[in-house]
Amino acid sequence: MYEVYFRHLAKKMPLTADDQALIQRFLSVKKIRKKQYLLQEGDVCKVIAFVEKGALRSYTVDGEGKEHILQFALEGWFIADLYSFLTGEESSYNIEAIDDSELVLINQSAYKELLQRSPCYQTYMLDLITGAYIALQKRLNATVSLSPEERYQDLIALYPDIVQRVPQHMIASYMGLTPETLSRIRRRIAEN
Amino acid sequence: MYEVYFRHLAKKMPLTADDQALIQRFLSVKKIRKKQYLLQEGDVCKVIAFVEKGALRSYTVDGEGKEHILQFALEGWFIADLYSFLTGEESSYNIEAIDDSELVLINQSAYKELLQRSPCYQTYMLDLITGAYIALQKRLNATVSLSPEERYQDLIALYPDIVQRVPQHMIASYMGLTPETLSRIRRRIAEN
DNA sequence: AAAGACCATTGATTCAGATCAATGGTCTTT
DNA sequence: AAAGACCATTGATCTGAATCAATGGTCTTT
Repeated sequence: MYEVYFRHLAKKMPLTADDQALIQRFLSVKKIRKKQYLLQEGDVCKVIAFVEKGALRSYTVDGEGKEHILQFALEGWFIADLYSFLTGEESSYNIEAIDDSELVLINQSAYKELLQRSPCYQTYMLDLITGAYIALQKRLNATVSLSPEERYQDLIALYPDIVQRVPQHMIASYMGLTPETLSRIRRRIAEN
Repeated sequence: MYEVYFRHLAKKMPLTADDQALIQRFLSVKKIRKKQYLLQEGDVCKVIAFVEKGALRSYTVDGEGKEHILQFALEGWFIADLYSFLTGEESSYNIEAIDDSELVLINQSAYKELLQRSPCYQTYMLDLITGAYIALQKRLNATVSLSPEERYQDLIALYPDIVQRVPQHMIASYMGLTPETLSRIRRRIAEN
């Protein structure tokens, strides 16, 4: 159940069997089916989810009822509303399974305690969140300095599996475009 | 020299005099004048800078030679190209002082060693980067789900000092707008 | 104090992407 | 297998922001 998770963790740092045993006691596993919610707007985000298998997305709904996808999470990624998770405030995000998925979860109290108890886990989280922060900065930078064409090509190059496994209108939303516009961009790319 | 820095750090967690003494040995101080660079595109980012006083910005230059501001850092904030800092690769960002500024710096080797040696510092960094990540997510979300008007109003509400102290065309760039468009938005807001 | 550089504002025009609308295709459900 | 829902694509039109251009104001530099 925890294979992908600990492989991921071990890739970032040396991990003793003791470390692993300690950490594992604070985790739990959850299966979630396509279109089910892990978090709904208005609820408090109770867990950080690591994706063992499957795919999820987080999104918000704006004033006009339109969805805006903020993040995809495939195998080896994590997803949560960290703000809500850490403060206990209501979330304004939704997190939903795109496919049937298997998750490794950690809840708020376990997270706080595990950070205290396991230097190893703390190092891992610092690493993980730093990586997520850097990725987000890159994305923001791409958004302002590249054309939609270029951004789509980058997306294909960087995350080919996302483009394979996620419906096109979701990718459009993720990129801040309408489905029509993304369709036309794809045609333009194909023509050249 | 380190007042703001340690006040900031102590706000996030209990900090003993020993902790502080240890941490301080790994830091250094630098003054930088308006329009000077802390980092230039093509160089490796050698330090994480905490702003004691003054203001800095980071930006990229796109294919057409246009600048895109990614971040402002005022007193109490940090700024760096973390990707370049951590990997040692060349940066594609520029970091420049908007005003004469005083910085608290930590370099790569000091950062890595201090993380090993001071659990306190590690906790602080996890906290700091998590906060930065959450802020960036919020910004990304605002970008896709709010109108430029709303985003500008939010900016005024959230960071009034930025709007006071940073020239308007930089705020426009930060928001992904041209100076002309921001000027018109301000007029529309003033008219209502 | 004068000259030059930079900046915010305003107006006119252009353009990229959104919106509106229709169609055929695929996936789901019964 | 048929019906309905959902999706990608294409076309026509609209709209908000970019671009181009000009002006007066302020800050720098000498």
